[in-house]
Amino acid sequence: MTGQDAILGLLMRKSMSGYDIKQQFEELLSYFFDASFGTIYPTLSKMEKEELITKESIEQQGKPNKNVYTITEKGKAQFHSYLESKLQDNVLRSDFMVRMFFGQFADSELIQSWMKEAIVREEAHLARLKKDYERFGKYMTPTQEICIQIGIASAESNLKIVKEGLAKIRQTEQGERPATNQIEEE
Amino acid sequence: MTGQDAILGLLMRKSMSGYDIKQQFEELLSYFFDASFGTIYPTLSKMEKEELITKESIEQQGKPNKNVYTITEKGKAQFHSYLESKLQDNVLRSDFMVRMFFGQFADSELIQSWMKEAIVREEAHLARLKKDYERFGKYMTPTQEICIQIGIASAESNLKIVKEGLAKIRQTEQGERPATNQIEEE
DNA sequence: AGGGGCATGTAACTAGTTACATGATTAG
DNA sequence: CTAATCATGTAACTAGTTACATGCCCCT
Repeated sequence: MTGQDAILGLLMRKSMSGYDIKQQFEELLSYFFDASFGTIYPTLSKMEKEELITKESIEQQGKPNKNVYTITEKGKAQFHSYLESKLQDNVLRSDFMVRMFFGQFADSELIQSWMKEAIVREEAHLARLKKDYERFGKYMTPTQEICIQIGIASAESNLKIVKEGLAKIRQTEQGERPATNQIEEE
Repeated sequence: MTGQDAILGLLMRKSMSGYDIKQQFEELLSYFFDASFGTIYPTLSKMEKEELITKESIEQQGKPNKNVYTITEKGKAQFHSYLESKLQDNVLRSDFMVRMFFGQFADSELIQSWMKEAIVREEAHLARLKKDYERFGKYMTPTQEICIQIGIASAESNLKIVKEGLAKIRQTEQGERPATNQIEEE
């Protein structure tokens, strides 16, 4: 699965511009896929040359012209051959988890700062997914519903564990430093 | 967070060869990070030039020589500067979820084949994480324990949702095709 | 005889990012 | 007057992959 497959998928749903595609990636797929303009525009040019899509320049009032791309029969065949290709494994790259793995080389304060930050981000992420599900759930296909349910459940489970972990680390810290109080009592 | 940071992290724990590093990535970090030999060996050469690590050639009986790398003070400082850098967002790329998102363009059988495959893979993944936790849990640092707990909980939650989703899709199919039974009754 | 593990490395390639460049309109 | 939104695109770069090349040992 490459950026091209995901772009073709969006163009299967409706014709749109590179700018629209970027927005859809962010709004709809950001939890499990993303691509930058630097990927989208060159990929669209390449696909147009290969006749997987066609370009139509649309004039707009008050806004710049946009190039609206439409998938061709060849493009649709290409997308179906992607759907029939072998399923690729999920790839997760988590800076947070790498840091936690090497936590023995950081002091407790630094570790806690990562955890607090991870909690803030995960909460924002979860709130967004829940809002999307509430709003658009009724328009989603059954398989899209499964996607968002996976996202929500995963975020909730991560959040719970990081929060519990943070509480435990704070406790341990207090237990290991009873001297702090004595110093302050002086 | 790049491959270099993760390699430095492993070399903080102990000196080892490129081959060892690859094994550790697979055994210990594969859920949230991976790098191939094609990344590891060039990165080690580059880091040696930059004096972040030193190389020592070790002769072995019955096995090829190995280049064992040791982190330098400069390397340790570099690793600590990574730990103090800004936390990067998690990046997930899920072919399974992309396909599910575009499920409207695939027939029910194809969708079910993805889901079955996803379940098999997730179950294998979960079994491995659980086994690792049982075996090595007592030797893990508190932050490493959080990593594996996140992995286990996430896998369990994904599994539950995909299994429920698959059951639902099978139900819907039967409801939509009562004719099948009639044909078989002939 | 063949496969798997140990061990290192390179070359060709793919994919992707970030930053820059441009420029109009609209909202605060 | 400033920032955001709309809109497209390129260039330089970074990071990474896959496949190939080599070769010995051990087990079956």
